[in-house]
Amino acid sequence: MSLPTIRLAVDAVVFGYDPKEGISVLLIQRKYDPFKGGWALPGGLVNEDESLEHAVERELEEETGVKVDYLEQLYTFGNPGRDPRNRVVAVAYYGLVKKSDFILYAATDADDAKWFHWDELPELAFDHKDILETAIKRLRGKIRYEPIGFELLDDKFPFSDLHKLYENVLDKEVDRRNFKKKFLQLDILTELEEKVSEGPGRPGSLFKFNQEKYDKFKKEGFNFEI
Amino acid sequence: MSLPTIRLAVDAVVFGYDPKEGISVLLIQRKYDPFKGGWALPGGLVNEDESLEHAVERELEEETGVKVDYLEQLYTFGNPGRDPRNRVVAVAYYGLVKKSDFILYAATDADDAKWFHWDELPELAFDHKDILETAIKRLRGKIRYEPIGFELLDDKFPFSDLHKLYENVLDKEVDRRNFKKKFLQLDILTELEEKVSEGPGRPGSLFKFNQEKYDKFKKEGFNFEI
DNA sequence: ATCTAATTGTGTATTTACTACAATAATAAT
DNA sequence: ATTATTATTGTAGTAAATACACAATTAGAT
Repeated sequence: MSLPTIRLAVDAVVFGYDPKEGISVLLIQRKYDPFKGGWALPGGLVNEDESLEHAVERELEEETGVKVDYLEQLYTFGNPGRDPRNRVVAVAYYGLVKKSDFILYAATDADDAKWFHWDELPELAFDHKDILETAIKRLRGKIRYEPIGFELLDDKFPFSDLHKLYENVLDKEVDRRNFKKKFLQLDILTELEEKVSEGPGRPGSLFKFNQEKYDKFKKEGFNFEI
Repeated sequence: MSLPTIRLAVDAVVFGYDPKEGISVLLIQRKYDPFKGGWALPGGLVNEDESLEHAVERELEEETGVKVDYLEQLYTFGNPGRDPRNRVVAVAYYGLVKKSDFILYAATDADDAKWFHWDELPELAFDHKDILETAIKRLRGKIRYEPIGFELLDDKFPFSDLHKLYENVLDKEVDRRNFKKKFLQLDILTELEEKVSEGPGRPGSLFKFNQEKYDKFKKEGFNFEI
């Protein structure tokens, strides 16, 4: 019996957030065939001695210059035929970053690296559209019962930013007052003395995310649902 | 650049249910080294032209004789060193079956195939303990907001069986009356005229799972939480 | 036949969460 | 200063989740 020659790759769906523009996705323009010139998720083959997480982080930095601080395995896409050349099975990850933390640059397999608003995506190579849709669904599901999202906000932020983030991700209106009640009940935010006014309107206090209390909750299991 | 020689495998965590004994897990005894004679999850290498799902179903039937009707991808385990011989990345799946539907037999790589109560598991080969724990967590999480579990019950069942199943999986007491209210509100069960008495006590009606309504809910998204 | 233990069916308080609305306060623009 | 905009606070009605009580029905023991 000959050894199967299946290649193993990783792909990354990186969501970036900006309070003004909403959610974006990081894509690269392919330098080589197949799909030369087409847009695709950053990613590439896994090296023999590296972990999957390492492979994602490496490819991501090589191709785009982005280092993610939150990274989670999404799903493994393995249909024969998803790559026209060979059998390639891809383990997809998704990550969250503050968009403003990075200046993108393209290198190695990528001709360009760009943020696309998640409502205005170009055609994607391979089955990357499926991967992206899976990631969006997962993010939407996850944010409802686990307070992700602090990775997407500044260290100190007005409550309205958090609220907008949720409305952006969930793509629907969320009652501001009840949302705040629920979130403050969770007790993982620290309200600061400082205030900011963003444009007109009464300025709100800044909040800080309390990592300590968050870790405690994570151990004991969250009881939280938006 | 030489091609990485990473091998791709699938592993299956199959949960079986029996109202009297609770939840069991299907394990095989390994016929060959490494871990010869040790217990492990059924699984094996993926063929070049088959889908991952096909590979799981094939290996499962080859090694144990079990055909699963519910199968879902769990997680991909890819740490270098998880297999002492080579780099093997394993895509793990988990499935649910009615235990009484099968007579186990062991073949190919397996010397034996057996159900183990999930509280009394033997030592497992490779990182299969991690895989199993991940699967248990996932099952516990999933059953709380999606009415899985009908795969584990007979076609017609007294309500108490469903209740016991939940208490078994969640490993805690669940108020019988409130549980029933919540489940009946969901409106995916049909109450039959027939009654059964299991030992002493007032006999209860039998219920049937309503696949049609279930599918409708699945499309529109469940709003259900135990 | 009678009693006991086990189990199901039905119902009702009580508490908690959700939602909506109104009143008030702080700031920016004019 | 006046007005518009947005944030905060409070209140209250409604809905939902939870806890708990009790009657009804059966098998098996005596």
